[in-house]
Amino acid sequence: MRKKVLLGMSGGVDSSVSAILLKEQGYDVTGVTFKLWGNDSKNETDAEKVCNKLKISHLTVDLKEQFAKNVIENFVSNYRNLYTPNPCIECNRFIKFGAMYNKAKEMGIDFIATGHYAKIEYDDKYKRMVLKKSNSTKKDQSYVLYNIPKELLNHIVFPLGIFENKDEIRKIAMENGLEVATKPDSEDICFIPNGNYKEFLEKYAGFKSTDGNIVNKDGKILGKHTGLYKYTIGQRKGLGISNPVPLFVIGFNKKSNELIVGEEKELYKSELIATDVNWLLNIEDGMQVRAKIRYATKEQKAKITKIGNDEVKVVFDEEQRAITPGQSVVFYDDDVVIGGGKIRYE
RNA sequence: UGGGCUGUAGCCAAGCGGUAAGGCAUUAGACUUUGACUCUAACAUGCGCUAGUUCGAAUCUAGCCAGCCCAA
Repeated sequence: MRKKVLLGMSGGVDSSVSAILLKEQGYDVTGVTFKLWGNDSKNETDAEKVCNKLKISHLTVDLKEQFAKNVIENFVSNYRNLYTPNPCIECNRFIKFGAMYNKAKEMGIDFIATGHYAKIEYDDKYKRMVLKKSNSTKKDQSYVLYNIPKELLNHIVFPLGIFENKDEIRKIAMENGLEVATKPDSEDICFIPNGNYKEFLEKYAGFKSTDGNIVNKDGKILGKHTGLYKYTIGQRKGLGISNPVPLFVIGFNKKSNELIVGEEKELYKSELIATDVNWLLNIEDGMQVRAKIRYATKEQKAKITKIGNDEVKVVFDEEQRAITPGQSVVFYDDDVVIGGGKIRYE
């Protein structure tokens, strides 16, 4: 009997080509597209067209409620507490590798797949299935996947992980005559298509501008801001302060509603504490790892020490720029994802 | 009214006789399945105005204008 797989399809190139690849690999593929936010019928139609073309079945599932609760609400409350969240990580945990897996089980399907650039492989060292970086170092998305439930590692397929660059994916789409072959890559937060998260917080969650001072470390007033939620650690733009050298946000004082700024060198720190840690592997305490503090930076050498149930202290060999509470830190052993957590305030 | 200080781009600001730094803001791109950061390019034929000195003036001189401060 052929293995069944439920493939999450966004209507984009990556998931569409994943369908082709899974089919070629002999899977019995079912495509699923989720309604998450607003009206996105274009993408639903695109996914459906691809499935029709490939002669695989397709269904649409409404997960708006779960998405609002698990992703958007979380996003908003993070900003309320002056954290800078990465909603894609929650979405992967609760929607793509939460609700979607439940749906698969419900349908009697044992595997789920997505068009993420990452790999799931058996690893000799850890003697189990592990999450690994994709062969494309440029597109690798293992970082945003660290928070998926560990048990799912035996039930996930990432068909794109072995490709070295996206051109190959587009080429396959082209060769198979898919209309979506030239569709641009998605950017921005999916529920904030124009990228203006401040406006979203104001309109959807009722955030209000509240004027406060911009100060330096010594408390000297340098300017005015109109709401702390509009800033994040390391931010340079939007300060409106005249200074011989560029100034960056280095912290917040929630009580006094002050934004603290400083010079670039004040952004560097060598330690952080991560909370809500998700372990994909069991490791010994005090292990030397490579840790990545945001999606778009390289991982750096660090030592991790457990403190309490789901927290770790991370000490980097070299100071890191703009370690930002709310962002995730992900630990790697070579190209294997060990786990990760949310950076918190100390 | 006398004395002092200051006038450089939308904003802050360096320059102090050799052909207009830098930062903020803005604009156009690149990068990016988060927020940021970063990168590239554009942005004062002109330094309050008018004369003068000089091969050459934002820089020196004079007058004028504007603003600030002190004194009456």
